[in-house]
Amino acid sequence: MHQRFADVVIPLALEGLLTYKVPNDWDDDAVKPGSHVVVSIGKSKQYSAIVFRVHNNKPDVKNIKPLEQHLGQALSGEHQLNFWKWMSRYYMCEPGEVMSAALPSRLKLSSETLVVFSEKAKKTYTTSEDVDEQRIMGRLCDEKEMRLKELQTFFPKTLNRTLKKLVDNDLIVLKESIHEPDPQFFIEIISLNPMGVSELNILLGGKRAPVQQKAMSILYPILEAEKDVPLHTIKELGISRPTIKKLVDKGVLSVREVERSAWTQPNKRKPLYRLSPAQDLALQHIKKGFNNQRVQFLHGVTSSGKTEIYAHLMQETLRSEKQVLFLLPEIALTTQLISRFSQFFGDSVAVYHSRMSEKERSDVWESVRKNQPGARIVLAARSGIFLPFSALDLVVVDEEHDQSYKQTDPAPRYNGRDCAIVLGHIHNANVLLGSATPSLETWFNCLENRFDRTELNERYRNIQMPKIELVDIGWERKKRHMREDISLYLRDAIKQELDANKQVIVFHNRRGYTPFTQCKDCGESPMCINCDITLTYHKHSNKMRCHICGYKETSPNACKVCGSTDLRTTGAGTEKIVDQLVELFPDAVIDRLDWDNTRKRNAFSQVIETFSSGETDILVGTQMITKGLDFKRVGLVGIVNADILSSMPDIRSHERGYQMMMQVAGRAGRFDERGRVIIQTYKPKSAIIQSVANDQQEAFYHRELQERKEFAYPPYLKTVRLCLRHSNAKRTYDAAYALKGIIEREPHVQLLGPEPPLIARAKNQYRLDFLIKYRKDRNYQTLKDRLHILVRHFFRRKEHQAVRFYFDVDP
DNA sequence: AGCACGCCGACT
DNA sequence: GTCGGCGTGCTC
Repeated sequence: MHQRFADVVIPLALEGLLTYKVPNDWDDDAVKPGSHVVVSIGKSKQYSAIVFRVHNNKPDVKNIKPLEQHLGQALSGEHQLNFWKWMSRYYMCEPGEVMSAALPSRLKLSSETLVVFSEKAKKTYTTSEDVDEQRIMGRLCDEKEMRLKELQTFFPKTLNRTLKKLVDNDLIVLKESIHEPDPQFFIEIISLNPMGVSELNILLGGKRAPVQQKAMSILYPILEAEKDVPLHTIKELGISRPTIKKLVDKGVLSVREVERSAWTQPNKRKPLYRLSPAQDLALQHIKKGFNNQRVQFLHGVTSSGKTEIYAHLMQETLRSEKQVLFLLPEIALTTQLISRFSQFFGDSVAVYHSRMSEKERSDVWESVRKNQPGARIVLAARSGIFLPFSALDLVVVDEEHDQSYKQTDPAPRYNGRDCAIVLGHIHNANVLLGSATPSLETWFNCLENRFDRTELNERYRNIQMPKIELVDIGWERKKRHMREDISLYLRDAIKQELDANKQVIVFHNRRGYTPFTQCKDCGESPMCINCDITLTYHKHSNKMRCHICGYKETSPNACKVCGSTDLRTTGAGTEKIVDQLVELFPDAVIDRLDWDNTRKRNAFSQVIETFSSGETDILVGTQMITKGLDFKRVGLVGIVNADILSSMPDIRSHERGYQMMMQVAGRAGRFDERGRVIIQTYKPKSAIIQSVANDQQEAFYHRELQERKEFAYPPYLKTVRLCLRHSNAKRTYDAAYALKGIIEREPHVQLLGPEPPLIARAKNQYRLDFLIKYRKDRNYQTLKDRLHILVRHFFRRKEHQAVRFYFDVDP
């Protein structure tokens, strides 16, 4: 028998694949494409790897290492591997980068180096005069073995030297250890201990434990009805683990562990709502389109009941014991939507997103791979496209226009919506996109007859669309009717709502206190030392902070350049809007929702919960508040400054501004009566504001498409961004211009740039970008392949190889 | 991502 | 003279 070799991918940004020997004593069919193995790389590090190909061709490298361990299967098979291959090719990144993004880190294990006493040291070691050596050996003596990482934090400077000496003297041994993934998956089941209400009251001790009491008021009816409830569903209700643990300790609740596959809930699911005639018509239309194997787009205004249509489609998939992938923008994965689907589909619903714990994520991964009943419907953020589906039948991308489907920073720089469509094709599954304000791409694809569009423009219970009013900031300012950022008109409207016991949402798309501090005398602004942007003042910490690299400095009292103490702040963040509202409405309860105050795990759902419970009167927020939240008592939505939404120098800024305004407006007046939306703007006559105010969606898309066509931008063309970065400005520039000459000679490409991006330096790296435009045709991928090879080749040159580069496809 | 190798500045 | 800073290159 010939020696067999395996091409594997490792979760590192290496170029291409690495080849290892398959040990001869392994079973013939143990290693196949998709196998999960352990390999060593470099001096001694071990990583988990996925086999792409098994073959007999000895590669042309000096020493070929053997595969070290076989861990079984981690992927669902050929489909998934094909998807990875497509992704790294289409998005012009390395397969290792795809693997790195795809696998939950529990499966992406890498070894850690352990330091242990050697046999010799056990017998003969006596203390030495070297202080560091003494301390290391002392620690080892207590703890038997230690992680190298841990030691590094104690002796950051001298560790390497000392360890080397100890190894040379045979006093310690370094060994690599790798944690294998748990084969068993358990879930914790919570149930109520039998007791009366009076007993319960005693245990919860009057006023002493409000959090526990609140938790029990939510849990009691559920547990009484269902008897056994898995812990993860309780957590999704916003009750924390420590609270549960306290209640278990007090004897109110009890926990037991059950193997996940053995767990089925007594079926207590609500039947689906009856669809309205309009909804039913839409559903039939979509199903007909699915039969023709076409991508469907459901265009439904806010509150038109898209969710019910999704639910009906999901139910059919569930009946045939197949899987649904339901994608959402990350931030919309809140309790509201999860509990809505859980009502209908009970424990068939699983959730998958980046804020979950590692254990939960690998649990869902395994369940999906085995097509277990507990994860037939997966509600996921964009990373859900990487799950190992084995029987995928339906893919839904809700809010398909949302920006956050695009990953920009670490590679793979993919668009979750576009990947979902490809994934659907690979699995031969049905694909449905949904939105009230589609992306231009999707609109265009419908126009070009690539997707089928189903319209749903009847709002649930026939609620009227909100009344949209415009306030001309420039005019109001002249008349002295602006109180800082709030016009008298908006102020009065808010007052009216509050008097009627209604809630108000104030939308402002900038976080922080003020985005801009400027010296009135010389015009200087405090800048980040690593990036080319101004620092932002954060009131809570009294610090100036960089939004890119996180650099902080204490807020200055005087200008660093001219010494003037007349520092002025321009523009307003959400914090400042809150302050202004507090002054205007001292009796109102005002809360804020943005990235800065929701970094912590539960903060987001807490803000939402207090608002939907009615405790909050005014909620000030950034675009976070637009993400699919249903608030029943919102009578008014105010947009502080509509112009900053669409004035960024970016071809998508109009589209985004429009979508955002429409989404924000959709939050108003959902249940009882017609809501109001007040938009403050400097340009009330502008086309985009007019489209929103007069509800002229088609006109907006039509005009925007015209513009894209005229300036040769997507969706009429395909674009690829090529980014260069280096710590030295001249080297970046030289490389860019040398490369320009080369790419320009390529056929069928149109090259723009190099140009410094909006932020020309970040994290102390200078940046230059190219934009490459391609005609949309069958050759597109081939031309991209050529470009990739060309650029790779270019950066192998000595004089340019230090410059880093990456591609961003469909930026 | 690590980790080794190698070339320059600040100390004994 | 040496130590140790980090910039650069390689991993089958």
